[in-house]
Amino acid sequence: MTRTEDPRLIATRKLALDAALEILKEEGVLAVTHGSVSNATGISRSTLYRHWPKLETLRNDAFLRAATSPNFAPKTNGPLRADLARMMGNLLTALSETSWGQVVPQVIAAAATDPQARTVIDDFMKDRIASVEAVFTAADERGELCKSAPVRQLVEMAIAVPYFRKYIAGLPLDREWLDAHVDLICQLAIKAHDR
Amino acid sequence: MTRTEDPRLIATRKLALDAALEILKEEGVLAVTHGSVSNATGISRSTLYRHWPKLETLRNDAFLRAATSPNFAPKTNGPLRADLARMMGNLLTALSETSWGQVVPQVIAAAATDPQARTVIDDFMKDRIASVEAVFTAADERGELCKSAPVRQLVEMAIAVPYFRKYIAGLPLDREWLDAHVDLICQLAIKAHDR
DNA sequence: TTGCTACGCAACAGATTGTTGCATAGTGAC
DNA sequence: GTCACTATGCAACAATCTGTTGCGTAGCAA
Repeated sequence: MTRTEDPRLIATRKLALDAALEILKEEGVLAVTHGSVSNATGISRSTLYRHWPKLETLRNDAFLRAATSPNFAPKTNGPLRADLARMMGNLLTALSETSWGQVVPQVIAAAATDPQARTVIDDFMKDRIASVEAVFTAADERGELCKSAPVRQLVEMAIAVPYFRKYIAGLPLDREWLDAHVDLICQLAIKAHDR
Repeated sequence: MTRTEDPRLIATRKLALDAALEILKEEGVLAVTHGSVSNATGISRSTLYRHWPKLETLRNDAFLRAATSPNFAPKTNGPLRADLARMMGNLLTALSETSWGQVVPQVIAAAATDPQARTVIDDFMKDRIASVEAVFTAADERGELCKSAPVRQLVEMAIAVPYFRKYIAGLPLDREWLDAHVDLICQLAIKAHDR
């Protein structure tokens, strides 16, 4: 119960986690250890053990740092097609360029056995799903959607396929694929039930 | 260039890989080592090093063992809805029960850095996608599909969402979700373009 | 200045990794 | 059965990694 946070604590913590995230991206989870972070930062190994007595906690903190970095503002001005295209474009950018994109498979694997990692990715995805869902509800308020459009399913499809292509099927995420994808989703949202 | 394969080689190899796969499922990739496999099997560590001088090769062989186990026969008798429901049911079963389902996240993570693991999962997914695509083409030959149905996209959607829900979003794969999912895909295949 | 605390350093035991030499025992050919 | 061949187990080894501890130093807040 210290009065204020000691600036040394904060500095060390930040320095260590930045390096840990870098290692996580470059070499994978199993490369993130007290030793490797110590080498990368110059921070003493014993100090790192004092901050993160368990290796698991060090890795999870690195995960959290990655998870909170990409920030998506869901703009919902234009027609559904434009809004969705913009969001999906952002997603593709994130997957291919940001630290999160490179860390995702590591977190997925860790989540299989580590509940804390599972929580990290669950929370992140809830946010992501909510963002896309907001685009649809905004479109609905503008009267663009058909009454019985299965919004929730469409949102999941919109997000699931790019993740699937990149991480699971090893397929490319190029622009022409993206256009077709967005087209199909929009088509569904607008005309799905007029049978 | 031995005349025949020494049965001792085969036996050791099988014993080791069975154990390696078990460890892979239970404890993750990083737990698969010459030491752990030796402990689990009683095979000498030095013998394991002779078979797999690099740890990477041992792990990849374990992956391959997992990848080839679940086998899906794409039956394409009935109407599209029934065929697809059967296939997706099989997929859900595989994801929740078989060794492959438990190994998938491990392979995904490894594939990020290891090209051989990437190949393993790519090949497996190509097969899986082809199986589902066969269901659609069969339906097409029966005249069930609309002319401009985006078959390839539908196939990817059908498969992507369950993987996404299980591994990435941490959402359940229950039966009522499956029904809704299959319904939507079928609806699209049959009526997608009549605008 | 005065406590307090974070840090670096060094040393340590223990476990793990990768390698090697040698003895044993299973294998296939004759 | 005898024979050469080879896969295996065993033991020992250096090298590395992991986790812990005690002590001295230096930065921090009052």
